Amino acid sequence: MGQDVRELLWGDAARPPRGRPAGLSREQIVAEAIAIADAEGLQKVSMKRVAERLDCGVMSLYRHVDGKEQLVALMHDTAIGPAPDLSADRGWREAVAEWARATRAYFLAHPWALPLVTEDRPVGPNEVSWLDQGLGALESTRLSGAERLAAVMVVNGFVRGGVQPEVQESYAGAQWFDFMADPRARERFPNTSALFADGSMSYETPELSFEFGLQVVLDGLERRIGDAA
Amino acid sequence: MGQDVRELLWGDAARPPRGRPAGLSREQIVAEAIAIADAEGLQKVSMKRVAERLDCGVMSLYRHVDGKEQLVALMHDTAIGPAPDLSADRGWREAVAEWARATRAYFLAHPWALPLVTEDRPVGPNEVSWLDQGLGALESTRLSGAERLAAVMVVNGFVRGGVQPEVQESYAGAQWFDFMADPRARERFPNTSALFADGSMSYETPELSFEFGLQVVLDGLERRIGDAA
DNA sequence: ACCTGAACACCGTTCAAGT
DNA sequence: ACCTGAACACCGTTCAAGT
Repeated sequence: MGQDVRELLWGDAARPPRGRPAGLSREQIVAEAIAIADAEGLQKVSMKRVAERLDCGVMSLYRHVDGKEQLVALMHDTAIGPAPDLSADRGWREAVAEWARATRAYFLAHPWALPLVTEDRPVGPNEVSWLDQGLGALESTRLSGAERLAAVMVVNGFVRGGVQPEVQESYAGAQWFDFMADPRARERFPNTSALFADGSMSYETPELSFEFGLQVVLDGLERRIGDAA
Repeated sequence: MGQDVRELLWGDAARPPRGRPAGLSREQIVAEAIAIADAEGLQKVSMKRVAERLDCGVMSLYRHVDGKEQLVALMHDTAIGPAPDLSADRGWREAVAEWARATRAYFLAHPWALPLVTEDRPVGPNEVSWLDQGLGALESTRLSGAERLAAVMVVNGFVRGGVQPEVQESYAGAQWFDFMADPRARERFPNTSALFADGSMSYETPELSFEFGLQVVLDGLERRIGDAA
């Protein structure tokens, strides 16, 4: 796998130099797969569907990608793209906030990526650039390396969790709360029931929820950073 | 789906009352599926494998579960079990911390559940009980309903993000960092490279990282709760 | 009536036959 | 040598045939 990952990272170096006019490229394959996932979801992405779109045999794809697993890894790394440059002089708090908002924007644009990032998978260069920029945003602080890493992971986890209800149809469509129709459920889950009754769970203001959570995380970091300084 | 979810929640009420000695039950099927996932991972759980284990025809399973999707939902809800009771008199901070640690313990015990919870899926009664207890842990505070919900989601997101490297083999086995072997990578990702060089990314002290992140989140909540009071 | 085997419509990938 | 169709070993689920 080590070799695979390196190839995926720095790719293209040794591409098959000769043969057909090369009607097919890895970039095309990945782009088509992303288009399918954006339109119909990740589980509709099959080698066959991608090949159909590109008017080629299924096995032709294997000339350019190792297999489905690598294709999916490439989809994510291509779709997320390189991280925004946060090195501008604006203080760690605003830099981290921008990082978090950009991450949220990615998942909103490509909801299929959300379950994907929780799986064990090879990491690509663009994803590493996000980690690197996240760490860079905390460079001006006195946090240790391990603390900076943990801090980036807290922010990352928060973003993923906060974005999930926004991209899930069953939540937006309120099927998630169907169980609350049952009076026994309302009795058994009084706290949830209260939230449901006062409209707190309607999730009509996702951005406000996101910003609330973000400020909580940033406040927590601020205190740690203050202690370290 | 509403009906399905309600049935999944309160189940068992109207079970087929007559017929064979009922050599098969939903509980058995779910238990066997969990056993397979624990031992070999979620993708090894197939209707066929479960049926083999139970010495029955594949289609016999469909008498007790709607299909694979419902089976997986039942696996999660069964494996996570009811939430611990946090109503004891110990203050919101320790209650939330306990909630977070118990959630982490679940994912460590059943790593296959981590990618699963990020998917759009019907929610079961045990999972709702965790939400309910999480909200209950914040009952003594002056946070609004929407704020409490957002707070639980911040903690939940943090736990999932923090636990992910702990349960991922490629991270524990260090393949995750293979790309750092390339000098071009070290140049391109200086912050990540520095962490790698000083050993911060070895992830040999996962519990310390978890506790650091948890305290960050709790500190952030404390400030919000103080503001609200 | 209950149960379940055969058949179907999909997967991703191996392998050997094509050019 | 490059490319790719046929074949394989799986999926989950429908449907109709069994008891």
